[in-house]
Amino acid sequence: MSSNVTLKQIAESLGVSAMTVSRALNGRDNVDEKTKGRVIAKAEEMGYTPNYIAKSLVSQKTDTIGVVIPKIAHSFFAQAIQGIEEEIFDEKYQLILTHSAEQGDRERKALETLKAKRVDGILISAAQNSDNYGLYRQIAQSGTALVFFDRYVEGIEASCVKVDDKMGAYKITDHLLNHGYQKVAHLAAPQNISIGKDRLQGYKEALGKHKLQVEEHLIEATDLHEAGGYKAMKKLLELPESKRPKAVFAVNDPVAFGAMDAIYEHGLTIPDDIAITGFSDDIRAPLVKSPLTTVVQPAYDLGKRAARKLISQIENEEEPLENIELLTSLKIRESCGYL
Amino acid sequence: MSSNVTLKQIAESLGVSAMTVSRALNGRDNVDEKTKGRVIAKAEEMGYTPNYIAKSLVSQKTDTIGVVIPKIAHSFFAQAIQGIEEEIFDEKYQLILTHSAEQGDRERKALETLKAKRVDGILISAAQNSDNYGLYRQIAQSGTALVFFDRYVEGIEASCVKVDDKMGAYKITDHLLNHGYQKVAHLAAPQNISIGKDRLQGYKEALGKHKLQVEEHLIEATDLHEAGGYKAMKKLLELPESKRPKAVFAVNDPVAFGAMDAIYEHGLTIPDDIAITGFSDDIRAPLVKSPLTTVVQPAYDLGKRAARKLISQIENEEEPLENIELLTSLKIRESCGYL
DNA sequence: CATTTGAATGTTAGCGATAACATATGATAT
DNA sequence: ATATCATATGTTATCGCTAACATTCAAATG
Repeated sequence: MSSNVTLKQIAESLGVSAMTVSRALNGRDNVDEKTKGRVIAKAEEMGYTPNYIAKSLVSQKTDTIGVVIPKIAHSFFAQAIQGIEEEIFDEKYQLILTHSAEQGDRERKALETLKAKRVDGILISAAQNSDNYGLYRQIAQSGTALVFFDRYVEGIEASCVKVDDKMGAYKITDHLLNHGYQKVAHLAAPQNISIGKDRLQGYKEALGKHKLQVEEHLIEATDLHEAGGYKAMKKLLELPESKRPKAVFAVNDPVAFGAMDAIYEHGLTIPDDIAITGFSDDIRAPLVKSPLTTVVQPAYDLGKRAARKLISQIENEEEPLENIELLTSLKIRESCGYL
Repeated sequence: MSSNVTLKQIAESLGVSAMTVSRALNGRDNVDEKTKGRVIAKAEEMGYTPNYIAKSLVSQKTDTIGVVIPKIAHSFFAQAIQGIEEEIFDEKYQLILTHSAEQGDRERKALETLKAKRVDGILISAAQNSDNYGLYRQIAQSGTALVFFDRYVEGIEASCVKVDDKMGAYKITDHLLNHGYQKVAHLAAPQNISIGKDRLQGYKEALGKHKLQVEEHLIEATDLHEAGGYKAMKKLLELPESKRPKAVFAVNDPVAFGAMDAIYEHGLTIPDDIAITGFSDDIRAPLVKSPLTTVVQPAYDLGKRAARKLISQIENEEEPLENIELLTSLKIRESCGYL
């Protein structure tokens, strides 16, 4: 490694003390204008770049936030990350991005590294099968700012920025029911993450509004990705004709896409044989064979909002904990059937 | 902020020196097994997390790499980032993600911060209108490992990992010409980034193979995104009927999608009135109205490969500079017309 | 039994920067 | 002319950790 230039080297070559150089470069008072000029010129000439590592050790601040994402290549998360990055960039923060691949142990390692790197705050969307509740709590209590984002975990003293999942699920299920479908199934995400629970709850409440019973065989468990949706839908299609749903509310768009594949493979059409809806407005939603009716989740804004909340929490001890819910809206396309 | 536990605190509460604690926790030789046990237990009990900032200051290594991406939410880059993350995770590196938004000045700021944070290496895909050649050179020479990825810049002593852009462009243009189209246009990216230049070159060589003249009015400049493609295609459509191309090779898929919109808006059909092809196999390519024939770019693998090269360069002084080209393949769908 | 040996531990210094305090110098006041 | 003060600069210690050298003490050696 070529040695980087240090304050001390600049100081020596100028015959002043390191402290003077530090003051000059940081624009402090009490430095002679002439000296300041000489220092800045010399620093430029020597190609000086301040060492943030050393700075951080003194200031106990790294101007860095850690982000833990279950799946980077998911269009929702990619957009959210971009929102986060743009928000913090203006505030002079940097982003350490980690990826849990929906796995609890990878998430744990990521969190531990972020702690070790002394990030000022952490933004996390919990992995689907996370069991790191103790760790979340420890971080929240240790003074590292922590904000949940999209998926939260109950009982942790941390803010959360998400959309109104329950209401979104309620609205889209209600929309299906308004079409007159009696048997509406739900492809449900794991119940230990908030979107799994909240969207199921919204689904149930919509059934309630229409005076329909919740039928357990119409609720099929899935993960949050295409393959899971495909498998879950397969199961529903194995039901006897009489019990088979005429409409399906999938917990998110990727799951809906997987389910669509299963439906086509079964020789059925969408929406005529089976209607389907998703959640998130994935970039592919308008493009699939039967364009997907879905709940629009403002991913980019969600990222920005979460980042802003995290920074407020870092910079202001008194910042209150709060749950921020952005509103969703329905995007009616064709997959839900025509009214 | 709650103070984090330090080595010294553990040492004091155990009545040993900080050095002994350090040795015990880092599994060095020359520590009594009993002492080691006590230290580890105590560290656990006190909730110790090593301070990587301090460690880095001593070791002159941060185990962190910086990544500079023009547009995170672009599906190609999102996949590549995921590949990068997965590759470096196993090697105990972390990723600082920055976003240039295709802007030279944001890119410059990002690079300077990464330098200041003393990342061990940088992976960059140059912004479309970057003019930071001097800075690239300075970084490459300063001893920070630097690897270009997807888009490179000539004349910098740095490795590059990309696909065989020229060959990919050649193959897909050739494919169009084999359909019998005489007038094939190209929506070309800026010539200061490699993909702009190389893909244009591949296009020209394919024309040459078919003994066709390069006609400047059939080469329309665009940026790399949907809106640019739309605008560029609009211009081509304004050409008199006799000069208008019957087929278009767009520099990448987003540009192709924009161009498709312009074509439909003009009341024409794809591929019957105008055939079109892209480059990158975006997640939307198979889904659009006339599924897009394109060049498959293995984004995830590209990310992994680039990350691996960067780490080799960080860990091995002798690692040679090289340009690594991954191979592309054609994905024939419908937008190129039927053979 | 004095001495060598080496394992276990301690001490000091330094990574690069800055906070806090100390000092020097010239200007101003009395 | 001497005291006072503000400005510019220097010195020291510290952030948390580790490399390099120093010390201790018990077991092994002759």
